[in-house]
Amino acid sequence: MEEKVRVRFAPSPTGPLHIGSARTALFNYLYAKKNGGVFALRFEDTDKERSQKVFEENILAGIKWLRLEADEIYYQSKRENSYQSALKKLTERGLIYESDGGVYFKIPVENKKIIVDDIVRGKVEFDSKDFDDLVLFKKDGTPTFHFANVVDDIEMKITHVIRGEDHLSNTPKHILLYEALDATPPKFAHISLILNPDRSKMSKRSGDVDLDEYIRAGYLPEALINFLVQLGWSDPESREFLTMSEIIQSFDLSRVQKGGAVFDIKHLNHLNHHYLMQKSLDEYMQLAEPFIKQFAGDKALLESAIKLIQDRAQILSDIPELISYFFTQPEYDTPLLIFKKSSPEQTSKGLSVALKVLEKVSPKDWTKEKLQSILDEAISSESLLPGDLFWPIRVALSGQEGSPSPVELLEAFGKEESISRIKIAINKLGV
RNA sequence: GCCGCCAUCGUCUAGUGGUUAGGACGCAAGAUUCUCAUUCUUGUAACCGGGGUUCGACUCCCCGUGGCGGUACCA
Repeated sequence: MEEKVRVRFAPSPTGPLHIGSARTALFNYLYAKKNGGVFALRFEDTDKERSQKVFEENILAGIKWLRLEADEIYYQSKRENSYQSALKKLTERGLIYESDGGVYFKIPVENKKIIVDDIVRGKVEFDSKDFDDLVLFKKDGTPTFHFANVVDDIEMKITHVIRGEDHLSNTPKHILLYEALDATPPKFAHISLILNPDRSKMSKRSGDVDLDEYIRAGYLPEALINFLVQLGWSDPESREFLTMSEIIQSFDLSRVQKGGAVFDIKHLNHLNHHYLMQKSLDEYMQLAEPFIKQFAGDKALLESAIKLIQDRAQILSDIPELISYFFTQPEYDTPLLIFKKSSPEQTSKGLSVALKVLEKVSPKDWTKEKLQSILDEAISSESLLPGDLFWPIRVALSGQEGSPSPVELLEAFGKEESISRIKIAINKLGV
């Protein structure tokens, strides 16, 4: 009979959820869901000095934000009895000794080969002579990671241990512990690490490493999920954007990459941009809300502004900069008003012509379609080039080299504000 | 130092003895256009080195090199 798959994500709450840990959690979650198993979360909070409640909350929040719900939650700090009784068992077998207040596990002295049969790496061989005796209990009476980890995985009937490659060298010691406790070791899968651009282990030095920071910058969970899962795993159908359920369906540990993967923020941005563009205006407004509090006021204007810049923002925190000129008269240098193929005279003429025709437009005709045809007409009747008129209107309204089209801006700003900004531009040109 | 893992375009990767080595990001060019963004098209660029095995190696083996991890009373 096939036993039910049970996996766990076992962070220590000594810091905020790291992006690499988030990926480990994701791989565990995917494996569990793929196999109809259980995904457990276990806080390895045996280090009393460094473990903190806020970090537990941070990790819980991060997991939830990523939509990786845990089926069971455990705290090692509440499982003291289990470690004590496991210790008793080992003591009875004469495998334990005390030294300097600590409790040690004797590593067999004969050259014993230990094979780690890893799902992603195959059989890896170690020799017990290369290991020192293992501390099981620290002198403060708390169990070490190695011991608590193994005891818990046995009691929680964990069938697959999916964790970072940094644990591969620990695994043979753990296997010795399993054997000493008469337990069959679980299957192991050590996944490679996420790397800095210089291929060193991903760290604070070269960018953000806390999931938090990505949430605050305005990344979407679906973008992060796709990005993280494809850092080491690839879809057999080579799809670039997958839903969680598509990932679960296709996920397979045998397709995970052995080598480390560089964290490429540009790729993440690309994915995020894709998902951001797919949002409806309502959804987008809702997502943007925390990032645009300073623009609360004219709700209609805010909505038009957001609508016009939706395909430009790669992350939600790009938004304020992209829409600020909607709410305040922009600063810009006068020469920017002149299109590269135009002249000050032609530009001045273009703006005056625009001002003249726009002033005559009735409120009900103030739509981008109508405005477009009105301005097109003005250009041909005055023998102007498009760049003599559209470019300076756009700059007059936005102050930017790149922005949505002039008629979209005119529509969004409304007649009064548009005319006011065009007048300011005409004055700047000073003709 | 010792032990272990890893190695395809700049980056993420496909590839499991015979391919014009494919895709995506990035970058570049073009189309559209007043601009930027979007979209579409095209281009750019890789099998770490050396030995084997084989009729034939990116693919299998060995050595080297490089990167990374472990070697804690952190996890």
